[in-house]
Amino acid sequence: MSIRARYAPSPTGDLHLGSLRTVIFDWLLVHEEPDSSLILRVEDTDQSRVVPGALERQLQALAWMGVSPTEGVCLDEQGNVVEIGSYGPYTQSKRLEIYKKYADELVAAGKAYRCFCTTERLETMRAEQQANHLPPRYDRFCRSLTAEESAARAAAGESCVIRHAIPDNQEVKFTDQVRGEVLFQSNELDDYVLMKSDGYPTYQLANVVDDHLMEITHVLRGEEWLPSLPKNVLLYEAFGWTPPKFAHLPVILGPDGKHKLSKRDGDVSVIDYDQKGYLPDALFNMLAMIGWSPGTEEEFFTRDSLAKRFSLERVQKAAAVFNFQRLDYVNGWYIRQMQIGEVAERILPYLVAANLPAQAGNYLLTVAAAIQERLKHFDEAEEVAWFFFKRPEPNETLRGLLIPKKTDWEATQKHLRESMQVLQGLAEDQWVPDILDENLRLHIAMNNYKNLEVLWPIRAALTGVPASPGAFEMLSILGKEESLARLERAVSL
RNA sequence: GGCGCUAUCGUCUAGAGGCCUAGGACAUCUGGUUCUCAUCCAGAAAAUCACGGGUUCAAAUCCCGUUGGCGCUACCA
Repeated sequence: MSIRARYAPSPTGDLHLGSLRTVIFDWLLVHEEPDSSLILRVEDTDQSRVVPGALERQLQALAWMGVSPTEGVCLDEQGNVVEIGSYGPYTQSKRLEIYKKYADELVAAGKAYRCFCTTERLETMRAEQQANHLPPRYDRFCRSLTAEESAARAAAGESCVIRHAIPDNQEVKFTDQVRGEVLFQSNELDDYVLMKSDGYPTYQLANVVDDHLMEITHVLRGEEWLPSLPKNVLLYEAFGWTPPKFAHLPVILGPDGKHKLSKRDGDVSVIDYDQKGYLPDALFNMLAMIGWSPGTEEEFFTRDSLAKRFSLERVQKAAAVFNFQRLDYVNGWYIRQMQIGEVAERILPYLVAANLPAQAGNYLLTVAAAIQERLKHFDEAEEVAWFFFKRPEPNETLRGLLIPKKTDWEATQKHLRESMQVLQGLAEDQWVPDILDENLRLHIAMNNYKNLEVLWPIRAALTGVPASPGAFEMLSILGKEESLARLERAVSL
């Protein structure tokens, strides 16, 4: 079965984690299905909220994640926004005549009507309803206007909207792909607006018209849209169209589990995750496993195997809290699976941005190997690797750090001096972890020392931090000359 | 307030009437490896399956109710 799924963002801001999850589910749904498309349609019917550049940024974020649309509004190879496909235009502001045509059709058929009520009247009406503890709804004042009067007032240029004439006493039953059968009463529904007075359609109209005209088969959206499902279904009915399959996905909650994931919970903009050095595959895996699970005890999957297993029936119904700690764990796992060369490539920009004298080459490769298993995301590179490029500051803090527990500065100095003598005796080609290990351990064993009292000061003198790769590894990476220079600086504090 | 959705360890989840004295993962704690951190390995703690009723020989799983949570309630999407 060929599937036409669509992602329909408004260009009002950056791509959000929650929206990305929806696109990922769309992608998963479509990916293994032959002749299927992931269509991107721009819903810019509220011109006042359009943010210049937001659309490009959203498309870039999708490209970064590897879930770019295959039809509709896309980025070409030069990064320009273009429209691809034969169902266009795919931008709603370019489809205004289409919506007008269908809205007029509905008015002519008596399934929608012009409403001339002013904003002021609407406001006072709502205020009264609320004062009487009634649900705030349009009182259908204009629904009883005759066709002649309605047409005459419109022709005279009076400002109006078009409202959907919701039928009375009708049960609206619909089967949602994740929630099963849902039931609504038409009497609970408002005669909501289809066409605004500025000539733009509302989401409700544009969405239904476009999904139908673009032959969309599956609509995946957040569960916050569930209340508008009966309006949509009734509109499809009014047009005499068959609705697509709908799947209302559980919302993603912030860490407190009290509200939708939002800015105050940390970064929610997808491009922030790129900048912080998260891997697309890691975020993809993380997001795919929120609100859905493959039902096995495996944790990590390739996108293809995820797509093979994916089905809407297994989508969770309840909202889920986004676990940032787990994201770090997942990302760390993906980093550990990478080739050293890729890790080096990824950390370099962060080191350079921190003004460290880092450049591509063998040395960077060695550094990458040393820190790979310590990274959760790449923007930690400076924090865990600066001492490979810069000597620690010779100050009181460093001196304090050099001294292992239960010992003093004199003893530490003595150990450092003895170790330096051992190290001096090694030729540069012996300056590899195994040989360094062998010689220093021999030195420790012969003198009946403890590993800690000898090795800790070396590691600390070399790095200046409490946590780092081990002494032998640091010695071999820094090399004989630099290592001894750092040890000398430390011992003479 | 009204309407809708929802409910298994702190979190993400497995679970489609007996395999469940509820499994896995993250986080937490302990131990091992060890010069620190991280990795890796082993283990612990953690859910009276929201609560109350049914149905059934048998219920986390089916039904009803209650409660909590979330969402929506615009000429926004």
